[in-house]
Amino acid sequence: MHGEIAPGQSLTLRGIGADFGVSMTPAREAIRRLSAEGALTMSSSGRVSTPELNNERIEELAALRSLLEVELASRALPRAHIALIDRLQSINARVAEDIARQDAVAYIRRNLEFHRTLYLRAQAPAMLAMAETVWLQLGPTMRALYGRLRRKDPPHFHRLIIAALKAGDEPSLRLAVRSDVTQGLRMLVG
Amino acid sequence: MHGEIAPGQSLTLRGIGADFGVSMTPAREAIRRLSAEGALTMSSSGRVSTPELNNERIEELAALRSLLEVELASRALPRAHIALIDRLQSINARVAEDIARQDAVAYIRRNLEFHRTLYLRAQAPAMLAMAETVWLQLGPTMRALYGRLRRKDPPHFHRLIIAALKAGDEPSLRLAVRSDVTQGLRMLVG
DNA sequence: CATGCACCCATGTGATCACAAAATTCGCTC
DNA sequence: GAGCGAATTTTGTGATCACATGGGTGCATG
Repeated sequence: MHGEIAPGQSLTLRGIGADFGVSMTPAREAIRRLSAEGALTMSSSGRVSTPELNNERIEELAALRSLLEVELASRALPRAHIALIDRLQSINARVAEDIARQDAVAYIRRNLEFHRTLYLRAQAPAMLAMAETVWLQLGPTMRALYGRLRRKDPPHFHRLIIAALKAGDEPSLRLAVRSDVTQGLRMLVG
Repeated sequence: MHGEIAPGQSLTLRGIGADFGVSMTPAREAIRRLSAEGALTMSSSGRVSTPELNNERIEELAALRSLLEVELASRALPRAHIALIDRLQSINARVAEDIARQDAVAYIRRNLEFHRTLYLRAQAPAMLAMAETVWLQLGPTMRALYGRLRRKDPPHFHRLIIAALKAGDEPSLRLAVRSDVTQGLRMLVG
């Protein structure tokens, strides 16, 4: 999910088991679970690797993020009190630090933490789980994107999200979330 | 997914293995996968059972169905030619038969086949997979619903969906799908 | 030097086992 | 007869093994 593994990297049961000091069995179960969520692809022979997404698939997953996360943000809005907004702002500050440090993995993790913190307030666990499944599928690809894109600016749309939350402005919030979610992936496709 | 198992039914690895004539290992992997998709719940001790959904969860899953399936139908619309509509109509006729026979499992299966046939045209595999995940989570509960509800009428909203497809009318299609998806679950909650 | 083939090693699958923990059942006591 | 505790059975977990298969490497041949 955090882009620590590059797209197309192949994984073996015995290798994962050795990495974590366990036998094949727990590694198998973990891989089975991740495959079920679409985070790993299994070849016909049962070999697993992180997916290499084509542009169509990336656009589809971006559309899914947009659908799910706009709804989650919308549901979180009425419950978003000042304490939550403060936390979002502090997370956002750390996002800026990660960008300054050019640490792609930390940036992705913190960015997702920003989103998850907001969506937790939606009180919609199934919906949040689906959003996280999409994140999982995009993880390796996002790393490839943000590793390439060497930007310095702190995330613009995060500020818009926070502003819309403060104002209690649902249409603006929906637009800001959609923009934030789509923006990064749009340039990966382009 | 088809409601063959009642909500809250507990399953054991050895039992499933025996049912399918295999050892625990394949049963374990299947259960792990289904748990990852939310189709089964695991207790802290690792025991698995089909979920018993409360009203909040049902409403959330209905909202997810609405979000995903409206989008899928909308994407399928431009590609929906007459051959597809014919197939939908013939599936719909068999849905009516299943209702007449009071066969809940067959009805659920056929109803989902109707939806899947339409959504396949959307060419959005990740989105369809998420919709099917929601179906999986609702399976046992849907059975409990349709087993209770002893209705005789063929599905009204399916006709509206077909009519909207024929007319190429996207707003009507979106409304019809949302209604069809929400209708059944609304009375389960109520 | 390229290409095809054969061999070998790596890898996933299903089965079985030992073990620990939890649930159920049985019996005892009040 | 009801409640509680101990014993037994059930059940999930992790490990290990045999086996089949697919991939990769290296060698031989044109």
